Amino acid sequence: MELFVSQFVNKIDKKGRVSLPSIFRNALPQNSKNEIILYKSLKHNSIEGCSGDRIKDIADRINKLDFFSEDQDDFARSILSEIIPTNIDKEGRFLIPDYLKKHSNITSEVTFVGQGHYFQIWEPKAAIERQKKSRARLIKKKKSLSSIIFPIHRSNEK
Amino acid sequence: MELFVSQFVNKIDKKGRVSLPSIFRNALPQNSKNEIILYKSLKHNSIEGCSGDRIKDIADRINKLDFFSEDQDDFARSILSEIIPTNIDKEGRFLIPDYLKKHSNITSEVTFVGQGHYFQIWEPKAAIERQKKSRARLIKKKKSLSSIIFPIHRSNEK
DNA sequence: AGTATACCCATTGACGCCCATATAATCCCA
DNA sequence: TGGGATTATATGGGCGTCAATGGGTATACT
Repeated sequence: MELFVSQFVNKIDKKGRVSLPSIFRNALPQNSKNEIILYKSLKHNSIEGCSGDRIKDIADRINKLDFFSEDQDDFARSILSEIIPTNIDKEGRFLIPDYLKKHSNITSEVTFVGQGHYFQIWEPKAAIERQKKSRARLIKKKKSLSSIIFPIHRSNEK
Repeated sequence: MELFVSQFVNKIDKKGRVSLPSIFRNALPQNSKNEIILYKSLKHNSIEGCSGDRIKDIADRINKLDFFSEDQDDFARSILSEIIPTNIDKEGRFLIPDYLKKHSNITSEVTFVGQGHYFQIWEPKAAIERQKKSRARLIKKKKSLSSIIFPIHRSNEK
């Protein structure tokens, strides 16, 4: 399975359409390249998006939580009830619902941010701010990071 | 798996293309010889590059982090969103994105530096500077280093 | 009817593919 | 082992295709 990686800035046209970046379209599963799922980020004023398949995975995980737990209810409510399946047209464009635009202060342009199994949609300036902070934090944590990034290469060598 | 070794200076043509050195191309995994991943170095004003396979390993590890954690988001953002999958044409050339050129002050020529599992791309003068510093530091640390690089020679001696 | 959305077509610029050439490396045979 | 022949690599440029974007019109829903 392909991942969503890299970043792209695209324009929103008069009709409110925006192109999903080509390589993000290619990262969608074969069977459902004309649909993405949008929802509010739980962490930021941004939108997150993914394939329908991923939502099924998440739903499965929620089901495995204790049925009577608060968490189960919270997750089900905040994630599954607020997702928006969205069609992609033949040119690879889709519409961002108004309330999601407001939530993320999006007006005429958006930045798509690849996050692996999902992606985010940001107002471009906010994306840059967030990026700077993440990178600073990353450099600060470099040591702990390297254990995540480079743990087994030595043993992989032939 | 082959390693990226040695050093090469290549030109950037009018279209912005530059040849990946032949032996670096050969070091790419069989299945994905027509793609490399580029990203900013965390340490220098240089670009780093590697195979797609290497990134998949890293992505897997990031995705194993707690789904809702800050770290997961930071790592995903800082790494997955900052990498650029780049196609290599049939002649072995690829394009360096503008923002990566700026980051590394690259204009008309680049120096490829093999670093084992990955390689770096430098502005040629900066590469020479860096080389001098590395060498100086290496000589200073020679003793501790040699215990890492040549750990069993002593026991092999007659 | 009026609004919203999907489909069709057009435009532009960037990129990939193809072909060509020069220089460097390698081979091969005497 | 020398030296010409062959191949590979780095580089240059033409051209078709595709991605991003714009806009007209049909269709649907209320």
